[in-house]
Amino acid sequence: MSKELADLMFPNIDKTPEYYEELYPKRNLPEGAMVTRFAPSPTGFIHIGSLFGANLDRRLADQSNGVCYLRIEDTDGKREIDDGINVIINGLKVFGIEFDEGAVSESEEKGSYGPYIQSRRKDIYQCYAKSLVERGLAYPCFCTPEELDAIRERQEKLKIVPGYYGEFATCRKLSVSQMIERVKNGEPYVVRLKSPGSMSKKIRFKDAVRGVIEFPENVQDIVIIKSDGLPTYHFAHAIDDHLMRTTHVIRGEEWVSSIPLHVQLFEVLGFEMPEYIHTPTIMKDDEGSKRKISKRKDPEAAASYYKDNGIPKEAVIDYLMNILNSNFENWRKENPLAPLSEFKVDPHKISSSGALLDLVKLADVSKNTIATFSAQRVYEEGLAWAEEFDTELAGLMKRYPDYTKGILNIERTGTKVRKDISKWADLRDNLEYLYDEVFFTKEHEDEWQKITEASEIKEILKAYLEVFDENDDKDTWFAKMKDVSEKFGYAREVKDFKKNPDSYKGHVGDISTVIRVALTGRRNTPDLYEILKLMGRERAEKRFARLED
RNA sequence: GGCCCGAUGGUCAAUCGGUUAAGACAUCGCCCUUUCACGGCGGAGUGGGGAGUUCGACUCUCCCUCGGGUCACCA
Repeated sequence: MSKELADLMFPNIDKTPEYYEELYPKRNLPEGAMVTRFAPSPTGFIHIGSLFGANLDRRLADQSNGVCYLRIEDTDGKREIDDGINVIINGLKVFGIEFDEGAVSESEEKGSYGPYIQSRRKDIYQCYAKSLVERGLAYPCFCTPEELDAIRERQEKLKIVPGYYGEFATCRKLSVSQMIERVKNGEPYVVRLKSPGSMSKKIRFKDAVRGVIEFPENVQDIVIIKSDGLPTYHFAHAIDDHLMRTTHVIRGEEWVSSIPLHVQLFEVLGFEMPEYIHTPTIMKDDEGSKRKISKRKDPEAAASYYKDNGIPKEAVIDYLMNILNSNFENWRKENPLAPLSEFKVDPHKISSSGALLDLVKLADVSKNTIATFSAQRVYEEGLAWAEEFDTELAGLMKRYPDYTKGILNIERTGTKVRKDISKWADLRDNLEYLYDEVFFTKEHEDEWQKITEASEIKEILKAYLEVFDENDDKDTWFAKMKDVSEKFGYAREVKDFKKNPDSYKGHVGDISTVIRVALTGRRNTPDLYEILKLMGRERAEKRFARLED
């Protein structure tokens, strides 16, 4: 009887589960190798939490000489967007994450455990569903959405657990011949699992992050195949992760509540369960309270936000690693230049409560990351960012490549590296005043400090120009600056001034500030000697001249 | 509401029954310094509440409280 029903429901399915078991044999990998997967829905953008998970997938596979593949979970046509697969692949590539197997574009894939796009695996899911129906472990359900709503309402009124189970599972109670008849009549249906669970029994489950968790068994006759013939997440998860021979399922903690169901599915299907690593949700501080970071409200929920703001991918990943394993931070401090692969991720060290995304901390991580880059690299990556988000700046950088790199190289070498760039967007403020095109067109208020008298400023500049030689070494340069200071009644040394503040008008710093502001229009700049040298005498004269009326 | 998870400074967190309760970011002060940044030193700031267990509890147990997740033909 059941066989007849199964054939009727799935007339085109001629394969058996055994066929697929043989088609996708156990992977031949070294002991301990982890097979992980990133399994997103192509809904249009990459969430920071997805990036967090994908990074973990990649790291774990790498450090165990395993495999990390990409599976596309497109079983819900309603939420899908065009080109969703490419958005995912390219979005992750930006952060340096690529896959060994799986979808590589909308039309191609690689690897021998495919198809890796769920909508193309319909026959596989149906084959297993058919087998379940045959064995009396699944059945067609003809309830309409309205009927289901009515059941739920009744349950809510009775204050009992909602869902399709027990006495509420009306179609479960249909006789096989009744089912056959209704299928024959062409009534639409879904396929439900005939749950063998009992509410009074408990299951124990081990998660790498949370340890052992106890749940009551699943009793819900959940839908495994929807009316469009595609599987639900739960069914696809069991079948795909089994057939693709996943060893470690890494997914967000929102899935832990469906563990009883998944345990049951694996059992009914006769599959061995993989290990699970349920990762914490990344949270957002919302006026003092914690909430899940939301793609609607929070721009920083999108992974692309970080790239668009000019935060290097290494910094984003490093920050995520900090959240992942808190010992990463110390490791990174000791190994600022080491590749990520040298850090061993420990799944047990993952925190089980969701961390607040801290953009300020990210900026600090990023600042340190950029401090390890050469001027050439800062130039290249900064330019690449500017080409997309600040074309005026990009134009300037390209017009004066050597000048720009020279500036970027100031205080970039040696042990005390300048850390004033935390994102490429900072480059605008760091560079623009050094280009004459901007300097002479943009209004800027000269923030003179101690010396504000125009005539004195002019005198100082004039005197300075008389002794300035762009070929001087730093000591000579500074000595000359001190000479000028002395000439105008300012102490050569700050210390002298501090000792006897009444004997001087000020100190050498006041003089250098005049030169700095006259030259750049601002008080905070990198080392003045280096800047002056790069700018050269001609440019300095031109800039000083603007103060003449 | 049921089920599950969690709770250490503003944030990320270490400790795994005995500690002056690490460290990082942020913040404040000082020092270094021709400005800024860097760097150095220091300060302030933490175990949600209540019962137990124990010679001893941040650590173990229970209750409360609070936070989070989940209860779809979405993943």
